[in-house]
Amino acid sequence: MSNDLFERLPLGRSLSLLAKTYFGALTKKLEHLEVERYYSILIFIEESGKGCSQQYICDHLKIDKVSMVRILDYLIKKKFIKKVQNPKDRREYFIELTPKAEKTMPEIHREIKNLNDVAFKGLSREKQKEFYRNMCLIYDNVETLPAHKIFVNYKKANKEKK
Amino acid sequence: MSNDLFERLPLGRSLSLLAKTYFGALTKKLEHLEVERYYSILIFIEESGKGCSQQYICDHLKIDKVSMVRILDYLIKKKFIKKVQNPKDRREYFIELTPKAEKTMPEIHREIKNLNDVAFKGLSREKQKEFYRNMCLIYDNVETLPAHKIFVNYKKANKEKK
DNA sequence: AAATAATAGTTCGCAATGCGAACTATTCGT
DNA sequence: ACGAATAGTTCGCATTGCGAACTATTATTT
Repeated sequence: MSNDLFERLPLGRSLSLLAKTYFGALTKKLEHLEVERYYSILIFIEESGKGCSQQYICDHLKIDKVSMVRILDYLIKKKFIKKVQNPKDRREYFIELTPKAEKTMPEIHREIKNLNDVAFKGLSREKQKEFYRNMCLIYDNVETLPAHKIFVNYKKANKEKK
Repeated sequence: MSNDLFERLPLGRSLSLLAKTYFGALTKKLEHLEVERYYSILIFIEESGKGCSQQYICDHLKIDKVSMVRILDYLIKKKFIKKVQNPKDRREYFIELTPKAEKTMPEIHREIKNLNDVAFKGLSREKQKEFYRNMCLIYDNVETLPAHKIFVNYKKANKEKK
């Protein structure tokens, strides 16, 4: 990939190209698992502990709640997660990993680590940290843009005349 | 955004979160234009000169050719591009910007620059360059994974039993 | 206390994307 | 000359995002 192209495109497209390539490789590495996607959601649930509502996942991973329902339905069908109603607020459901998922998580973490080792080859541990810090910085810079409700118009439906 | 979350998720998800946020902000900034997306494709066409076939765009931006047909139909409908059959190989169509698009490109570049200035706030010009170089490095590292045909299984259709 | 707001989650419908597959037109390879 | 390969199109289906309408529950207002 020419460095040039990445700099010429809008940053979002370059990041998206990179994300897509990584995601493709990870999906390939983990295709032997029963669950073939949503690893990031499983990881998020795993690391959030027990008090993790659907809305909480949506907010942090920027996934809309309708998609979340569908994704969780899929993961429930695969018996990787379960919903537990919060007795303190019965509108909420806490999402938890099942023992079956718990048993699979190490394999997921292992393959992610393997892939990251390949991805970051040529970068020192310190440079990797810096890369993450910079992603985070850019994220915060863009997300806190004052007057832009950035998700409202993301992929908005085209309701114009044909 | 806690740096922590970015490091805990698969890299692809972190990059995707960032891309999504950036894309949302850019779309908002440019929503007054007649064309409300595909800026990266317009830029790619612009910078590729005249000899730019559909397949060429697909290869470089990793967009499948079916989607490309739909996208170009949209851009043609908006009178932003035109197709010119290659007389040397009549299977091919060269994609070119129309004068109408040419007139719009400066505005697109301006807003991208404005957004990038915000996004990279806190990073020196040299650090920005380094960030791009690292994206490129990671891309090359992941893309050249020997045995993984990474796009084949990307978002593959779920053909399992319900 | 009753009425109203707000919140968590679900369901429906539509638009956009990715991709497998089948297709046409054209060019390449032997 | 014939079969393989390539550029592009069309069809069909799965996934995602999101607006909208809905239920159930909780919080706030009056």
